Amino acid sequence: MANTISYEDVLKNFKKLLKSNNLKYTTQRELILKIIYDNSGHFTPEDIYNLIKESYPEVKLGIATVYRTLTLLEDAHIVSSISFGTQGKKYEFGLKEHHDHLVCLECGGIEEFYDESIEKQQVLIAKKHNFKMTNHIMKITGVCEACQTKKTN
Amino acid sequence: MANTISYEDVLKNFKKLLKSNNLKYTTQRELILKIIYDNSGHFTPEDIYNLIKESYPEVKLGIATVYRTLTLLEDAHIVSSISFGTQGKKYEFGLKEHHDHLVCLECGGIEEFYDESIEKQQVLIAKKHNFKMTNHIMKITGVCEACQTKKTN
DNA sequence: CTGACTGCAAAATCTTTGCAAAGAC
DNA sequence: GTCTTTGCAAAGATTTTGCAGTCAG
Repeated sequence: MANTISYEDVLKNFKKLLKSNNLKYTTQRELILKIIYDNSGHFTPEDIYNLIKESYPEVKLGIATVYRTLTLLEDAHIVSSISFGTQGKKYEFGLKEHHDHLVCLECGGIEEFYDESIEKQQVLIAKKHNFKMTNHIMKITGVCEACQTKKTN
Repeated sequence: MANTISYEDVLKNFKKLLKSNNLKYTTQRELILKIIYDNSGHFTPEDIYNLIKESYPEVKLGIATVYRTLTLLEDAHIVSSISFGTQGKKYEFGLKEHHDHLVCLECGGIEEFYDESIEKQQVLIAKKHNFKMTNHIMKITGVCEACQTKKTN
């Protein structure tokens, strides 16, 4: 699903956010945001850590900083996460069109989809239960097309 | 949501399952199943451990056995789990009508709901993506009615 | 009896925290 | 300069595993 906002704008907003909260703009924070923006996929904290180590070996970075920054970015709704039971979470860039996920049990891959009628129905359900909805996730698990093909060969 | 199967039948199936897999029928396994069946709610492994310790103090039980048994029961689709990111999973009896969850961020409570049109739509989405669906979850997070009332007081 | 099961404690994961040194403004 | 941020290593939290004794069939 395409990003609906340019990196320049994301960065501008991020800097503004930092400033207004009396936080500093650091190389580590920029790189973590950039990696997530550029690679439009779903990453574990460790993935992000490794990607940065690989692409920017000259930058000092600890895994703790990745966790701290992801929390920061998630609180600001710049990234969002999807959890996998005991096996941790994956993060993706959050400022794109809302969507849900198809998660493949074989390869761990994630596809995205958006369905208008489901979105509408969720609002109705929350209303019916007098529930003040702040978020909702839908995850369909199964086997993706590629892995089905692989198996029959 | 009501259980659609009696405990006798559940137990009978469970024993059959154990036998056919060359597994033993033990007090611990029975109690874990029973606690989940009787208390129609959503429990962490620790909840279950504590409930049994409390109700059956004479039975020896280690937390590891709870985890092992829950895995066994989940593989057999007798219980199902819902995950909470870093904070682990909760388990519920699985052999009842399919349903989804409303999760309260304030009190951690869980309400259940079932919506026909969402179920149908999920099947269509999977088909559209050539995805072989084995399971699907929908979780609406927000604030439940009780907690909203509490706040305004 | 025999092999599966259990509790215990140790290990394994994943994530968070304390702290002294480094860096942003 | 001041105050936040960082990396490191240690601590937490949750779940899994190894093992010797115990128990079901």
